[in-house]
Amino acid sequence: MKIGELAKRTGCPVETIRYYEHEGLLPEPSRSEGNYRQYGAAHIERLLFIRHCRSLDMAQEEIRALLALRDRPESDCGTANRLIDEHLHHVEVRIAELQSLSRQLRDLRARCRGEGSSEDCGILRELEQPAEPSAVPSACAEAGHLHVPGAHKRHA
Amino acid sequence: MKIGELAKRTGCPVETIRYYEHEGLLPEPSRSEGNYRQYGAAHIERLLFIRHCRSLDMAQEEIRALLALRDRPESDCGTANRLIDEHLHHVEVRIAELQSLSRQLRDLRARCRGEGSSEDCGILRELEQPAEPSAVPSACAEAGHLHVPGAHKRHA
DNA sequence: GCACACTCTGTAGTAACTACAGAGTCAAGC
DNA sequence: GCTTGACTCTGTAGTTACTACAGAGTGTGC
Repeated sequence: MKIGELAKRTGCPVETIRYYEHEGLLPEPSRSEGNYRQYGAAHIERLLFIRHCRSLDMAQEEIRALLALRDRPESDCGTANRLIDEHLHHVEVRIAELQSLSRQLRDLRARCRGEGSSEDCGILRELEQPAEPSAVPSACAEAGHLHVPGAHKRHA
Repeated sequence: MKIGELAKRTGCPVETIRYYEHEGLLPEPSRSEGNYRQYGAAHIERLLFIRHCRSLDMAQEEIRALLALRDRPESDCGTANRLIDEHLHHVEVRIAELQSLSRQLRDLRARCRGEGSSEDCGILRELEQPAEPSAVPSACAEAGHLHVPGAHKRHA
């Protein structure tokens, strides 16, 4: 199987497959005479595993740990449990942060009815004030994870 | 006021101040004879404004728009309202995504009690399966925003 | 023998910073 | 006058998980 077909069968872009190989998540496959990568069934499974983890928003580091467990069938699976637990904790911390954010934004929003000039807009005035300490960044020290402030597109 | 003092007064790291200048969020200040940046009260206010926006997880692009409104006192403040509304919407979409994620993780977690070898661990087995379509990435097309999968630290 | 799809490697871009390296500036103390 | 140390300067590289090329090579159908 060439890379294009692996991509089709897993729904993972070709360039991402090469990226995973580069990062050591996927092993280097054998090569054809013309230097094309050649994949088998095991690659499909491993890639699906990785993609499923990613769909659960896990970091590479976490996925790497789970792959290591998967590679050693005799290993203790308490590790997998702890990993999932920690990840779940991060997600829940992040949810709490975003809920606080949502409250603050609604609060801010209530300060202006959208009429008149920006000169005396309650929103802009409020933003002049220093942020309250309960805001995102502080709580974020614990979340670490799952947080990017800025806008950027995913999935064209 | 030199950059170090502006940093102290606003709680914003020196390098971030220079970064904001580079990005055009803060205007280039005048320079001392020794080429040091010289700031005044207006800079403090603008920087606090920016930091408050960031603490609400707004993207630079959004902040730029709000700063533009702030710079034109005669401008209509309906724009600020729409901006906050959209941002709020992104945050709420992201909350919904993370809640779905949290459910999936708890589901996954329930598949293994953490005893025995990883060979027949329900978690690892489940992760072999392709992700269900309702997972994060698809919904994320709408959120765009506020989403990073991987682990990385913020705030040392 | 040529067009076209596919693949290869390597590099640069994304967001919002953070962390240096290596050089220059300035004030205090000896 | 000289040194020490704190501060500042510019510029570049690193972070995450990809994505998007450029420019070259490979393989197949006609």
